[in-house]
Amino acid sequence: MSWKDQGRSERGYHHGNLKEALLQAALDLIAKKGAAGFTFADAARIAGVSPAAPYRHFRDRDELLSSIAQRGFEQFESALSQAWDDGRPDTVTAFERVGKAYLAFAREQPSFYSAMFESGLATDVNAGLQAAAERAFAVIRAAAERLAALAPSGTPRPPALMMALHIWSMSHGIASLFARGDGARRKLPMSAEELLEAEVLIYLRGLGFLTDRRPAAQEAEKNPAGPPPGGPWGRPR
Amino acid sequence: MSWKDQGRSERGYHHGNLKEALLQAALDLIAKKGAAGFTFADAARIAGVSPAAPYRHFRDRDELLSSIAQRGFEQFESALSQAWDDGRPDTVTAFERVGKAYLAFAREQPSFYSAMFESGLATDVNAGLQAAAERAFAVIRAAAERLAALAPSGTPRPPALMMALHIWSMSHGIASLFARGDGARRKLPMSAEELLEAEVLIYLRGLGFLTDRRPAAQEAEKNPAGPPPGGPWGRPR
DNA sequence: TGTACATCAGTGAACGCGCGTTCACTGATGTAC
DNA sequence: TGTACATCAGTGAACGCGCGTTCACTGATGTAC
Repeated sequence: MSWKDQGRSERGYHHGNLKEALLQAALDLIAKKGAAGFTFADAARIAGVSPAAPYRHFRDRDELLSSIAQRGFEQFESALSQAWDDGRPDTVTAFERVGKAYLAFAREQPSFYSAMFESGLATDVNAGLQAAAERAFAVIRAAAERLAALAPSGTPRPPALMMALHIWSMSHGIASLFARGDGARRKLPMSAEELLEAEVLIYLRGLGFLTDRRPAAQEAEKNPAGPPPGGPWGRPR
Repeated sequence: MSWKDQGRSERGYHHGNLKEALLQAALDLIAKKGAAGFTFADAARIAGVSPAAPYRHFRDRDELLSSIAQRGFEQFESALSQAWDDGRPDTVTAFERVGKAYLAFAREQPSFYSAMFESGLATDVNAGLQAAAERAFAVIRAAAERLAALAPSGTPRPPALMMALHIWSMSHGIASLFARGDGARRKLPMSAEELLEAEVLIYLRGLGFLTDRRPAAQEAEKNPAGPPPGGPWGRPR
């Protein structure tokens, strides 16, 4: 670095990785001020470039925001399918893991979560964004299909799409009410994760997949795991 | 009206009801542009007063916004308790009505709902706001208490607070994903109301309050209502 | 019933600010020959 | 290997805009006597 670099520290005329830097800056800003509070000019400032530079990479502020939402859905999809792990070791256990992964994502990536669900972006504007959102939901849906297939004989098989929508809304409800990174939410007698786990277990029992205090579905898959102590809500911490 | 009133139509120097007019204007703006998009100046413009006038009634933009949120919670509380109707004619029926009222509020008062749940207001800043929110939640909680008391003998009684949180998160999840006024959401194979109703019924059955295809809790209250046709999700439209 | 005066709820002009966006430009990089 | 040139990714100054907020002010209203 020579004396010429005074204003522009640590880099030359070209940034080299501005697009990524802007996305990262926007994430930081969203974390700090919310999806509505982030500005194009601020992102440029943080990235250390002039306010005109971002226009080389994004048509406008909205395009940057929907890029973030799309990446968010991609990472979300990845986190959920990793948690699902194709239903191993058994469907119910894997399903519970997906729920935890959902909350973990909302908590650990609040900026992505905001951009995805609270930024007011019209999903149908951007085909890539919509497709990414669809793929993420498809993970939940696929898991629900596998669960639905476990319905005890004699019981009507519930529609997997409905189950997927139920699970999604439970997760989203708990995430947005109780598991946000910003913390300034209601205090709970239990963690958001425990709350969701209990809710899902009660729901699954309501579908007949878990007989009283014993995971019937797991048995159907020959899994020797014992019953949870005290039912879904009685779990000692 | 004389020739002097040209600029200021239909009213004299004093507005007479500016505070209410500003609140209404803000609601319209939030409906149109979202909670983040509404501006103090715009509200003044719609109310037909100068941009300085609102400061006679609200310290700043945030105070107006939290006034709206507070009123929203008050109306919400009122709608929910009216739906609950002290558990008449029986607890489960009344409980279902509360769920419908929740969605109806989110759908019919999207501006209030935004201000209440999506504006990023710190609830603990304003004591009145926090208290109003608390009173609204108390309705759900009271209903959950009554439900919990119906637990079949021999079954462990579930904690009412947990049930209330579950019901709230189901309702909020469905409301914010599927039942928003802005419409630009995912298409569903059923209405948000049906989706929530099915979810709650499955959940209650999971708690043992509804025996298979028959509302046990209602029977415990000597209600002669028959079983819903086809289980919670099989309902013909 | 009338008058003086305090109080209240508006006005309108002005401010400083930061935003999004545009423009002609320029330094750096890559490539054809 | 060197040179000419096209392309790319940035600069920095400027614009018009609308915002939140302040200020001295003024018209209307209410009240004491």
